[in-house]
Amino acid sequence: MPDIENVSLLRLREFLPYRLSVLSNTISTRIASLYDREFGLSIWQWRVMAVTGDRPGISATEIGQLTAMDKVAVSRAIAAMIQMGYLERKTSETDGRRSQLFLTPAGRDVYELIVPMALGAEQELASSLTEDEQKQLEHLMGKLADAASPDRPLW
Amino acid sequence: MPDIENVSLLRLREFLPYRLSVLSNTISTRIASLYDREFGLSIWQWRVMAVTGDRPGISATEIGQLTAMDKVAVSRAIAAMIQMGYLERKTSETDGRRSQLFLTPAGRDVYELIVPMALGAEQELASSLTEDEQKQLEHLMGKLADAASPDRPLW
DNA sequence: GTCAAATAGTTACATATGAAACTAATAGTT
DNA sequence: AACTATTAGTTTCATATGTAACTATTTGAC
Repeated sequence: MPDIENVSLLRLREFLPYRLSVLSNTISTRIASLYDREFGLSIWQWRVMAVTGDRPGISATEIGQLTAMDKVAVSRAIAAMIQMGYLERKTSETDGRRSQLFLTPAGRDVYELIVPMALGAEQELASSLTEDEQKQLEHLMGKLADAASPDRPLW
Repeated sequence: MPDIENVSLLRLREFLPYRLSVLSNTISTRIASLYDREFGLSIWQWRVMAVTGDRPGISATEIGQLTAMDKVAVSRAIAAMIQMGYLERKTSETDGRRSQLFLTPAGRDVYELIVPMALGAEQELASSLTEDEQKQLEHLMGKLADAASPDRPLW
């Protein structure tokens, strides 16, 4: 009794999770090379800089929540950036476990340069889409994020 | 002369490359846990299986091209899957450098199980979108992929 | 106040990953 | 045929990353 001939219905290159992953990696890698080349920052360090510039005094845990990084990655990025002279850490007066993070003047300088650069890159990317398409994308990503959210029933 | 107050224009959480990355990672991690839990396959191994099942006799280099993996990752995934008894390698008769890869019967068995599972997961994901939205997504990803393609002028 | 449990963050260890060097085979040039 | 350049794939090494264990501090129950 021969097996039914397997006609593959799965073409990896059309597989949504795969395509999303390739797309996202392409974009991330491209942008990361900017930060790295110009300022020697990794993508994680850039994320830490982005939120710390926006919220001086933020704690490591909060950075993790805002950037979707785990606490080890946050801790390492912070350590490196203190080394580089871009970040400063104080211990919270009301809670000795908590650290409060601030950009140093040098860090602030980089921040002021990097933000327009990041926005420019995003612009460049987004401008390949029409206004309408940008709104669509917004909407679709929201729906997919919901559907994939970890607190939904298992697939 | 005080600095101009910096009103941050960058909200990381609204930053497109960041959002794409988080979304893609969420989905990948979720799916990877399926393959891993059920069959002990990593995401790379699953990709190798997907294309080898579809094109028996494929070479490592071709796998790399079809899966957007670099040759080291392909080599390692293949080695592991041969170990596991899922893959078989022959040396091409016409080119001694080239290997030809085939799923073993055991590998084929897993393939037959994993493909419907993968398609199911994608279904689940895609079904959070309407038909129309799915087409939009298709279209938007294509445009973004073009815009981010590495052989375009640097940002 | 004392002690167990929770929280913030770091360190240690084991594994994953990428770049570059390497091996083996083929192709192309003379 | 001999020699160089190219290609397929593997190995090595240095770095990145995640999990779990750990330290320090605070919170809450008693």
